[in-house]
Amino acid sequence: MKVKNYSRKREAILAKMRSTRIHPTAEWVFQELKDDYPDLSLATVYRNLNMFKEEGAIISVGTIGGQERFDGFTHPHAHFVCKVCNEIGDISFKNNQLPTMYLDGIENTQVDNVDLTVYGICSNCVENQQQNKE
Amino acid sequence: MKVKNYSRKREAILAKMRSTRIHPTAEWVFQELKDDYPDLSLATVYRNLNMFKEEGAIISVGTIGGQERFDGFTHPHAHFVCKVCNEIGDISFKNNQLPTMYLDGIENTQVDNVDLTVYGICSNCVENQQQNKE
DNA sequence: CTTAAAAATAATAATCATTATTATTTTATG
DNA sequence: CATAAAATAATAATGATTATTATTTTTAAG
Repeated sequence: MKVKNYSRKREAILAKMRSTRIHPTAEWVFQELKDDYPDLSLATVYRNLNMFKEEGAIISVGTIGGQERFDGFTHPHAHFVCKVCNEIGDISFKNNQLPTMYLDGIENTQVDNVDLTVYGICSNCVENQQQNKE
Repeated sequence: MKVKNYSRKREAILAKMRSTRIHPTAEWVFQELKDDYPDLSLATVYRNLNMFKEEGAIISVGTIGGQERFDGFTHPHAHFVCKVCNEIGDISFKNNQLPTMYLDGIENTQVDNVDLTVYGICSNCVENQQQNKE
């Protein structure tokens, strides 16, 4: 049976994912690491991110603007995607209650993870737009 | 200023989206309509689906397996994505309460729409797997 | 019913994120 | 060291989506 081997680059990719809260793309991780690992390949970043995703070590925030966004912060939380600045922010659940609490009809399912994403305009961009109007 | 013109094909695309609950891909809509509209172009389906999405006439369920899935049913509800059969099911909110009720930190934002998706194994596939074990 | 301008489309090419391929390198282990 | 399995680099291939452009359709006015 297949046994996983150690890899310095894999460790670096996971460490980079854990070091940020910006919900990176694979390309961003690649750019961040290529100074320290000049022979790093973008395919390696993709392959490892997909492995981590399967293991649950990271999660996917979905495809925004054609690129998949990942998240190394695995404590349950929601996301806000701003259509103006395209940034992704973290939102927390009131009382730390998972949103599955509020759903009907998932009784006989097996739940792996829950994605709750709010789309709109973040508070920063709302503020900027109001100032531009005045 | 740009004024929108009538188009028979656009109407057919929206009607098709409203007629199903399977959360189609653009390709599926195209295949469904090409008997009635033999000169329909896939690009037209994409263009109109994106227009409808911007207007809020349909919503996007996100990219599953590399393809964007759309939903013509706009009453607020959540989704269940099964990793075994890849089908998307509808879930309803308890008490018809939007999940934004349970979020901290969206006070000064402008919310366009909320996407709540549960990933896992649907009840059908859970049942099948248990039967195969026995 | 024309006619003209704007909008929409068909057909196809281009884009670009992601995945597959394959030869090479690294790791684990005796 | 030697061997086999795993991981990677480099690059090609894939495939969903978007852009382009010539043509057709729609709208509104004369």
